[in-house]
Amino acid sequence: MSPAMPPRTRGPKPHKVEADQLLDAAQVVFAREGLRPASLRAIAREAGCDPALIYYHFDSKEAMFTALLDRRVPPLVEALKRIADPADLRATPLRLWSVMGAFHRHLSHDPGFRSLVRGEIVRGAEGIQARIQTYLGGAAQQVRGVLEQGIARGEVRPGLPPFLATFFLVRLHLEILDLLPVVAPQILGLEERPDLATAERTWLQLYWRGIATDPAAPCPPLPAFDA
Amino acid sequence: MSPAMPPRTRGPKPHKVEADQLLDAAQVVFAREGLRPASLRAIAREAGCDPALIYYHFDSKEAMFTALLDRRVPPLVEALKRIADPADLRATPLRLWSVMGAFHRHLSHDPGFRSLVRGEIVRGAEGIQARIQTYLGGAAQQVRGVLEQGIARGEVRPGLPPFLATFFLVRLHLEILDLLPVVAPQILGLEERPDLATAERTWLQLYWRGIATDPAAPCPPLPAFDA
DNA sequence: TCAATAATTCAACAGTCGTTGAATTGGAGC
DNA sequence: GCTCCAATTCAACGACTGTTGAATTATTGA
Repeated sequence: MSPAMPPRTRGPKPHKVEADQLLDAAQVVFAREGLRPASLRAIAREAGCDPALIYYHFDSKEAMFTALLDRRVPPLVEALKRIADPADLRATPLRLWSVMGAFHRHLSHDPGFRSLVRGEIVRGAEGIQARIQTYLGGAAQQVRGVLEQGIARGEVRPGLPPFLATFFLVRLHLEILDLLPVVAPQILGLEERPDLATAERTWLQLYWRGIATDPAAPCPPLPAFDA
Repeated sequence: MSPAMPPRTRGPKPHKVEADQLLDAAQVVFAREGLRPASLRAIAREAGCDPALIYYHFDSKEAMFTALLDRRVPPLVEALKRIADPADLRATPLRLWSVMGAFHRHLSHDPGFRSLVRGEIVRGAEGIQARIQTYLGGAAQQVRGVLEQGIARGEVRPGLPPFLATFFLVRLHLEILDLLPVVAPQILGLEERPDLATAERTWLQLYWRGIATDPAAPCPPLPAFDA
């Protein structure tokens, strides 16, 4: 008897594994475990292939992460650019609400992914930090543009450093998306999950009162994001 | 010739390595590399001892982390309790400023440590999450108390959910401490480092305008933290 | 002076990691 | 039908991981 030949598993599969599918798997595992703890073997398992296949499509684990950024961030920056167009004459709080909508739409599909990016900003490797900073610097500039136009139009009180205002608006919004769902039921001792949309609205209303030239003027009604 | 006996290195050292020193080292390494990537060998190297010695003082790597929490968080909670005492009749913004001062004092000595804790909240192991939540839940309750007293005294506008207001105040303050120094020069394209104290003041002033019953009434002058 | 103990290190364990080179296979082009 | 190539896997490398048990020593107590 021939010694029970192992099943022939090598060679091309019926359905080719595309680089995009590997990125999908990597995103899931990165988000779940973090960048360094995530193993290529776990990513491969998630994608249903061999770890070595990853090296057919990517140079390294870090290259997967930057490819992930390349896939996610540019559409966000494009959306922000449209909002920051000075031809947009809507009231500033509405434009800021659109900014939040862009972040919500482009970054909220993958829970954990933003936290991952945030962690790499704080203590990531050199190359990764540089890539992130290039991207997010572009995004921040657009938000800052909206705020500066708001000052020029007399709607935002001057004296407030625009870079701080940018940081406040965006960072707390992302913290709402990332941390509030985790923290609310347990740390804050909340019986029912808070509605994310309510939290986002509450934040913009508070923020707008804080930066408006006339804080007594109410914040205009904020539509739903997807509109 | 006797085969060059290795130097006798075993046995007690002239200066005993205390558990506290191991915690100091662990804090440094955890903060630099994160919880899972930090290796016991790296911690031992930082402490100048053998990795095995860690097991003489602690049960495991995770036990080191919870011990770290046990050392840092309770003093913060005590300070917050004093501020939240209803007998404290100072203006609410001043009390909130004291809250920020407590966080600043008790958590800002070790850059990276807060980020570590934050990361473990989001995706840490079960036991660690529970411990963190117990501690930080206590802290959050005190802050919430100050805000609710502010509402009762007519200084804070009602209708704002206190748990959201708590989350906003504390989270953005911690983001200022953690992220702003990293992000400001690079992502926001700032020529000069922003002054942390200025950023903290700016945040409380914006926040107070956002939550005060009378937003036109100016925020009282905020003293330096250490006073 | 001797035994006990506390504090420390050594050496090794079984496991996982990122990565690589070679082997294998199905399908496309000729 | 043959050849080539793209896609895939296998098996292994060396390095590193958390952890443990035994060995060692300085100090303490009797």
